[in-house]
Amino acid sequence: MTVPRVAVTVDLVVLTVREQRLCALVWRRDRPPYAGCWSLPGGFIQLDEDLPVAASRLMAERAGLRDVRIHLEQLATYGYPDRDPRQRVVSVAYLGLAPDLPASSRAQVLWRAVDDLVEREEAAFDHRRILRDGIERARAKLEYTSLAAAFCPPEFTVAELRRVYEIVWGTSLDPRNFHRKVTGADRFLIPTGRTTTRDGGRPARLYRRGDAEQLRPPMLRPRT
Amino acid sequence: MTVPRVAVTVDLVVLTVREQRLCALVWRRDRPPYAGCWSLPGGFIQLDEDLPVAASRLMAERAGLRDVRIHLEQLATYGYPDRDPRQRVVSVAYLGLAPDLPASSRAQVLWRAVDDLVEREEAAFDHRRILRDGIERARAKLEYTSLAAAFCPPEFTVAELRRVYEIVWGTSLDPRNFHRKVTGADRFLIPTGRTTTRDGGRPARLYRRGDAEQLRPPMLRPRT
DNA sequence: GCAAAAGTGTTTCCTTTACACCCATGT
DNA sequence: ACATGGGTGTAAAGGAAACACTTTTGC
Repeated sequence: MTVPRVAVTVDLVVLTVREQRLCALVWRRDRPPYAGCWSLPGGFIQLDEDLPVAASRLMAERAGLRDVRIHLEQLATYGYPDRDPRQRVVSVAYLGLAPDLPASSRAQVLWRAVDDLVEREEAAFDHRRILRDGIERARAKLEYTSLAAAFCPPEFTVAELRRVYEIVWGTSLDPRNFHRKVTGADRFLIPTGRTTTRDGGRPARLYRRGDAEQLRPPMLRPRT
Repeated sequence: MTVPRVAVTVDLVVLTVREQRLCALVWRRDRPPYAGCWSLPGGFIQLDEDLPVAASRLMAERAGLRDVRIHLEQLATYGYPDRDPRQRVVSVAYLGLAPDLPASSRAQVLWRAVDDLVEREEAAFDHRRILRDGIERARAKLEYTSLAAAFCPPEFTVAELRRVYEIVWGTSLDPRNFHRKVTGADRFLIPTGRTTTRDGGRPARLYRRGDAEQLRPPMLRPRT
């Protein structure tokens, strides 16, 4: 029996919060197929390369995010036969959550607000759907994990963390209840002892990420 | 640039509850590699075949579960280079939840308790890890979705549904609070009007699955 | 002093938990 | 009658939501 072989790619949904919006890293395509559309950064895996290794390599090569600790997790795999018009490609998507960093120096790679990408701009391949799945995964994970801190710089205030939740979810949260909840969660936030007044008002304590993965009790999204 | 191509398989983690235990459908290997070990049912995708279609096809061909409505969802993709000693294989795992049905007529395919598979018996390839991931996904999904009913026959009682939770989670649940919770959840259970005494005692109302996907509020696992 | 944002206390509501108790059948 | 499991009522505990209030800075 002869086994069919297909090309396997890793595509990256890299999200960040910048300028009060949830943004994704995209590639501006200047040649066919889908010239003029946006696509997710990604590329073919190498024959001796594990999938997470490929994702990290492409994060550096294609997204320009080298030597940065970014949360990376597998999202899903997309493989319907005609998703790439050139050949059969099975794509393993990874989700990355990053603080607000300058992306690649290449002009082709840029941060774009996800609302615009999903609702207004033309996507290449099935990347609109992959992006949507990544956004939904990120939104859901903020509820019961401590991943929101992955969007923050190394030191951050409770209010900055709250703004992450508000921007990713598109809701507003009570600052007082939020404060109590996150500071009460075990190993979520480690106080550094320092404070900042960069947001105005009374000085806010600075924290860094704790080693908790789960957030219990969970931070539930307000239901409409 | 020449693109490396790899073989892509779909592997199935098919779970059911039978004889008071959580069981998985496995293949008893009689030839190398890994002769004598168990492996998950699966096979190579065809060149013109979407991944969920391949999963359904293999569910019929390799698992013997034809014409049965089984919940099927993508689990994860496994692709480290030497996971198959013969060639590079990337495997997309699917998770299936089935009621207690006779599996294939082939003697090679059988239901086995997952505890034995994970803890005692030798697994082929990385199938132990894939099975573990599937079990954990199933356990987590019972909390906030209505998937537990996928383990039940078309008509079932609240107590039978509760036993599903207890067996999958390995915990015991208060029958009275469980009853209130699942009968109160919107569109989870549809009363058929019939009753049964198959479990003894007072007749229990029979229900069938409603069309709810989410379970709100969630049914939380008791914490140790 | 005043504005602004951080952080605490308190009350109300709702969910969860634990368990007493009644209900409807088979034997 | 009584054993067995199905199903309801209820009170106590704990978390969530709403919001009054105090604290500490910049200007």
